[in-house]
Amino acid sequence: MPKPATIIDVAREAGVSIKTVSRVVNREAGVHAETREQVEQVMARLNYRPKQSARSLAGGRSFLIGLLYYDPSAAFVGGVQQGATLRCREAGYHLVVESLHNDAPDLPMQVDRMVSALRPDGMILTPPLCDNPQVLKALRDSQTPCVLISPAADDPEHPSVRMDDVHAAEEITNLLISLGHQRIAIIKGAKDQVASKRRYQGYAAALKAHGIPLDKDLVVQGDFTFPTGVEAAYQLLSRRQRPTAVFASNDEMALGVLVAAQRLGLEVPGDLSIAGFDDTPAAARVWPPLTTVRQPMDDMARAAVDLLVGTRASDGGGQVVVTSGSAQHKVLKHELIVRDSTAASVDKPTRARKAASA
Amino acid sequence: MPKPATIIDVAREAGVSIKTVSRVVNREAGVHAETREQVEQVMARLNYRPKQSARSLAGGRSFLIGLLYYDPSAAFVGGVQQGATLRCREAGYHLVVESLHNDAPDLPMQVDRMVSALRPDGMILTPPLCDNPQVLKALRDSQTPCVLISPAADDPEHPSVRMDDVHAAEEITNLLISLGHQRIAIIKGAKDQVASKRRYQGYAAALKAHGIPLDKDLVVQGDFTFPTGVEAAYQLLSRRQRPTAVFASNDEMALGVLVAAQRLGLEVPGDLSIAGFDDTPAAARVWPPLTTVRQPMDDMARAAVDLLVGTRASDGGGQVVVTSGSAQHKVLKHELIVRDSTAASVDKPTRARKAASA
DNA sequence: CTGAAAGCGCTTACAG
DNA sequence: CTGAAAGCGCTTACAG
Repeated sequence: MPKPATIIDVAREAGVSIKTVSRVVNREAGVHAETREQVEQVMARLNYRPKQSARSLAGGRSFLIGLLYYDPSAAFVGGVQQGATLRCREAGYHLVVESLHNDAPDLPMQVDRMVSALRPDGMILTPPLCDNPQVLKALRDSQTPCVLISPAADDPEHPSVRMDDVHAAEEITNLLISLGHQRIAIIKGAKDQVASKRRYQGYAAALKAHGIPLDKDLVVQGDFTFPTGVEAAYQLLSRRQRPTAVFASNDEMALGVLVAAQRLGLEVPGDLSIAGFDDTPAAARVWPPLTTVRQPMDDMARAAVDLLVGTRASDGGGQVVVTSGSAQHKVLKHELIVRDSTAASVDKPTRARKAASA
Repeated sequence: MPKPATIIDVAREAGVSIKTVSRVVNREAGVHAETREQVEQVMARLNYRPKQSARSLAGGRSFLIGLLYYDPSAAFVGGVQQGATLRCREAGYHLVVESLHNDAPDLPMQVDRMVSALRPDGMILTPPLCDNPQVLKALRDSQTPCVLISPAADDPEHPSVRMDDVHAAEEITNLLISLGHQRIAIIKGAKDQVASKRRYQGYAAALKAHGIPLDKDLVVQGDFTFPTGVEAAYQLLSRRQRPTAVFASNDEMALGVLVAAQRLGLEVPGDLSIAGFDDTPAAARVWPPLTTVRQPMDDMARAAVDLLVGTRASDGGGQVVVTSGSAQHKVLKHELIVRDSTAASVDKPTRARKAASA
């Protein structure tokens, strides 16, 4: 097992200085085409791979991007990570992940340790960490560039990438209305998350646009978890004037509604239409599969990496760029996924059941 | 923004040589208690953080552990990553993740690029990558230590961590038998994965131990995906002699069985008991929630990190260590999760429905 | 277009 | 128990 080739070996073999090899490696302009080719051949022959730690120490760049997340089971983390890791590879970077407790007492220190040790070239923050002042401060102190994914508000200091929650919620409510529903309930998300507010806004806007009065009895508070979805559904479905459709602010809660409806002997979508938000894997694996909104998490993550490494994205994704303060804010397109949990409203729902066939 | 303190700053302030500071940082023995304390105080005051790239370049250790995975949505990847990232932090390491296509033509090169650039101190491989000869070869060529999570077979060369699939499948089948079921079907997992074979073995062993003949009509091939679960269920449930229970080799397929049963108008668990394997998040979010087996993915990942960084695990987890060849093989305990998708067998299932109450 | 020198911030042998 | 020297493998200014 010979030792891996170094830049010196390549330079010697190619008959040039190490500086020239360095220029070829970094694709810098100003190298004779012949020289470049010559060097590249030697690099290939020697199987030369520049060593990150040396590049990092000398050049001040680590070629590392950090991804900070809180709840690993959160639906969007997987998508974000997938998009980020693939884009990093394309750009010659690597993704370092760190699972953090949003309310750990030593959160700032944990962030500082990672940043000071690794000196990543950039950080990607997911909710709720991207809205945590302590985390943001620790990152600012270390002067690490970061991009926020779906932050509560557009921060003038940090670039961000998000989708349009208001619009998406409006679309999904419009869908329900177009199916003839008038009594459409909503289960709101966690109070402290802005996504909850935005989705409620979209719901309210859609009702208003169609002249449907907003009935407070049809608005129930949840917190984005499955159990609150179940509980909220029991509340809603026990009213004398039952809603004919429920828009849950995320899939987790929508699954809870589905379970509650089934336990109460209601047929979905015959007796009740259900819509969610997120398009989690489970949403397509229940019966009936859920109508929901797909957040383009992977595209958002790719855009975040691009913002960090300064690559020009291949666009074409219909991105809207909002500028607030000095930082860039990208808004990516979502997608309405219409499946079988929503159907036309029936005024007097029959309790009859039809055994569906394959 | 002053530049971060270096080892030289600390040495100067503390009135010692940088070598002594280095010794304190690395917790090496042979430093006067007073000297150590003195240095530690200065480090704290200057907020000193050793720079990884410098340590790595000089010392030949990167303090990086790589995690290679294929399908990001696979239930176990999340658990593995969570356990690995937490244990890494405790040990002063960081986790670099890489999503790879198991059948990408340039797989070996992708692995080589990562390893040559980062020189991670170790790699954790998850199925099916841990059984991919090309990946293993690339890693061997680079002399990177690696630990396999749930590999197909105990490799004499690489240490591994896994659970006892045979035993777990046997337990879950025993549970079904103890509930009075005699016609218990199994949906097998993907043909090329050893977990499929092992779970089938456990199923067969349990039947045999109870003198129940193995009925070939009750054995259906699946491939661990949701659609094959649905399809297999339709096959099984359309037989004139329907099974009263189905053991799906993973939750994904069990969810498929549940959907199929519901579409056929069967009540679960009244008409049919269903058991899965994995304890995915969705398993607890459907109605009825699935009886399944929890794989201790996070513990397995922690054990893998320990194997790599040479830390002594706090044991107590009832680990069994098997030695084959020169490498260590750990077998961790699983857990049977009994929920509502399984119930006592009823000979003549009634088609009557009772609307369950809260 | 190309190169010689210095230096990034640590750790590894060696000494004492 | 402690330290002075060399060196890890690159990149950054500077020259030419």
